[in-house]
Parts: sequence; C-alpha cells; structure tokens
Amino acid sequence: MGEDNSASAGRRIKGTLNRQGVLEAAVELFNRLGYDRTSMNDIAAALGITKPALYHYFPSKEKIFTASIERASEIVGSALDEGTPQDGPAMDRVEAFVKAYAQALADPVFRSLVLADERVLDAEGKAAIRACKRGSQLRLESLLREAGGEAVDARAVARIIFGALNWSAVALGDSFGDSLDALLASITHLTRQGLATPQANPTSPPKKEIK
Amino acid sequence: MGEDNSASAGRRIKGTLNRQGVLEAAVELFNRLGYDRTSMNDIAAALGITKPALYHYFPSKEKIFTASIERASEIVGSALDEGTPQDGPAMDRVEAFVKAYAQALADPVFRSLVLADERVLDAEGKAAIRACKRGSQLRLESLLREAGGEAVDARAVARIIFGALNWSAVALGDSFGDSLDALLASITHLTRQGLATPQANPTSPPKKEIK
DNA sequence: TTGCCATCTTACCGACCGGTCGGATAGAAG
DNA sequence: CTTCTATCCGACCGGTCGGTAAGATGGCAA
Repeated sequence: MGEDNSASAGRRIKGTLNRQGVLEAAVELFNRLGYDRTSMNDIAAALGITKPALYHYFPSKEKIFTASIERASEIVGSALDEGTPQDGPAMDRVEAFVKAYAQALADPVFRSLVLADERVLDAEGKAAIRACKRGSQLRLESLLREAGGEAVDARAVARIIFGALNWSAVALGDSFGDSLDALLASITHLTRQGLATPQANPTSPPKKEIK
Repeated sequence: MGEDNSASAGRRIKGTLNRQGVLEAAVELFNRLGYDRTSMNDIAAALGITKPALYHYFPSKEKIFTASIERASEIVGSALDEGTPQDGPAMDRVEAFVKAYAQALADPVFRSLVLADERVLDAEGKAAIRACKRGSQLRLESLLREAGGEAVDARAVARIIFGALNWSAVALGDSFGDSLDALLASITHLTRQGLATPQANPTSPPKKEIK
C-alpha cells in the first residue's frame, strides 16, 4: 500500500542502494551458496554494508527469500504470457512455451525459485512456490492435450519436459546456456514425434480389478 | 583395511546398533530435512542415543554423508548391472536401463546421492558424486547411440531422461512411486518415437567457420 | 537554524552448531 | 577377583548464526 519508493533522502549517494539491489545480491548468493549457507553477513558484505543495515530493507532473512519468490513468480508468468502465442498450430505453441520457460530459467531470480528448498519456508512461502509451479505445469499440460489429444499422457510428458529443463539448469549451473540449444532441439524433437503417434495405454489405470 | 567388524562385546544388547543402522537413520533425516538442517543431535535422538555416542561410529558428520554416497554408488551400479541385459534389441536395453535406474531411485540411500548438494562436500566427496553420475550418464548415452545411431543427440536425450526421473523423484518425494509407471511409459514412448526418426541437425556444431 | 528521519555502525544477545573431554557402565578375558 | 575395552553419557568448548539495542551521521524540510 503506502510504499514510499521515492529516492528520497538519507546518506548514501554512491550506489543508491534499495530493496531491489539487496534482493539481487541476496539471490546471487542464495543460488551460489544455498540459502542455509548464506549468512546475513555475507549478503551485507557483498553490498559493502554491515548486517544491521540490511534490516532497514528487509525485516528478516526469510522475507528476502519470499520476496525473491514473489518476484520470480511474476517473471515466469509474464515470460510465458509474452512468449506463448495465442493461436497457430498447437505444437508450435508448445515449442514456444518450452522455449520461453527455458529463457526464464536463465534469470537468476527465477532460478532461485526453481532451486528453492521449500523446507526452509513457512506455509505461506510453500504455497506461493507450489502455486507458481502448478500454474506452469497446468498450462503446459493443457497445451500438450491440445496438441496431442488423447495420444499421450499429458501430465507425464509435462513432467518430463519440466524435469529435463529444471534438472539441467540446476546441474549445469552457469553453463546451462551453452547446451540449451541442443537440449531444446531434442525436447522438441521427442515431443513432436511422441505426440504424432498414439501411446499404447496413456493415463488410464487398470479398470479390471476395481473390486 | 583392518576393519574389525566382529559383533564383539560392549553394552547395548537391545538394538545392536552399528554403522549400518546409524547410516540408515542419518540418510532418512538428510533426505527429509536436508543435510544442513539435520544436526548430530537429531540423528542421535532418532537412534535413542546421545551425540557423543554417535562419534563412536563415525568420526564426523561429513563422514556419515560420504559413507552414504559411497553406498549409493554401489547400489546404483549393481542395480544397473543386474537390470540391463547384455544383448537383445538396443531399444529394449535402453528401456530396461531406465527402469532399473528408476527403481534405484526408490532406495532412500541412492536418493541421498541424487539429492546431495555437492557444495557441502570436500573435493573428494564432490569427485565421488560426479564420477557416479557421469558413469550412469555415459552408459545411457552409449546405449542411446547404439539404439538410435546418429538420428538424435544422445547426450541431450540422456539429459532429458535423467532430468525427468531425478526431478520427479525429488519433487514428488515419497509419492514418486505412485506415478512412476505412467512416467516410465511416457519416457519409453517418447524415446522410441524420437529414435525412430532422425533429428534435423543433432549435435553437430557449425563446421563452416572453423577458420 | 532546528528538528526530522532514513541510513548505517559498533557492540552485543541468546540459541544452536559440530565436536571433545573425562568418566561411568558393563560384558569378556585372564 | 582384576583388568580390559567397547559403549555410552553429562558437561562443556569455540564459533557462528539471526536478530537487536542504542547511538552516530548527514541530507532535507520547516
């Protein structure tokens, strides 16, 4: 509500630190060292200030994290909105969606959400992460169903795609971008070929012995 | 070398605690809470002893972790050896390999390796994890090349498969087993279809301007 | 000039961490 | 019996953590 964001008074002319700057520095450390192993002193030192000064921008360490989660949700949301066309062949839209998601993974702030260990957050933070991930998941599933009909298990294929991208981003770290093109090409290839031919028995659970 | 494993004397008749028991309890906690947030007191409490007693079985917290990593390497190694046939159609062997790997993921000790954050380990521990992961990766790549020839980018497809399985195992936790069948079916389907038709321009980097 | 307020610092707190010390306990060996 | 040794515990250590108290600094508005 009443957030006064005017670059008003204070000391610090050099740097003009603000919440955004703190958040970016913190995210960089969270991604590199992990949330637990990043101390408030580390963050402060990276900004050239002392620990208590940090508490003028955020009331606690966890609030920094949850703020980065919220920001990450906005980032991936708008990236998918802008990157996924509203019409055209369904499979092309799947491809555009996957590409947009992969590009969002290049943003450190969004990576902090993917890397985030839900166990360190309270119920509210957990819910925010789950809602964001679930949103992306459902959007891709819907697109896949549109593209493949009943030919495949859309939920499972979406899991494969997100798993491939998220895991590679986490495992490869900063060199993720180097192999991204090859990864995207293969994901697209497998998905196109897989959706083109129906799967034996996609989702359906065994109906025989319901009792 | 000279490890005396004889179930010799001492107090404790009830329980007959040993390194194996300590390791299993620790792994369960590491997987549930994360390595950093699991204290030696937590592990001791789970075993019904106190912290100093723990140091009769392992010399440090990190040694418990590295021991679980070594054990996990053996588990996945033998699971893949036993689960992957030596002959038959290459694609069938890929499928068997993937299935064997997925079953290894059900073992908490192996999951501790997949979940492990390399950043908390020393150079030796890091190397052990990397060697294990790299071994699995190369085996699958080799199998994929055998099955698909030059049709696809084997490295990228292997990343997709491991990413899908590892990420799902981490994200779904204990309910991983519930959706495993559907996941395996879709992975197999996508891989079979993807290998059946060649990819536009798989791995090859631009050869033109080598200079 | 006066007073306000955002900014930033030094010094500190209680809690918890991994790990250690010295001793208590009890079955096995002689 | 004594002695040995594996097992285990209460108490404690140095260090780090997230967070706080209290005050110094300096630009801005009145």
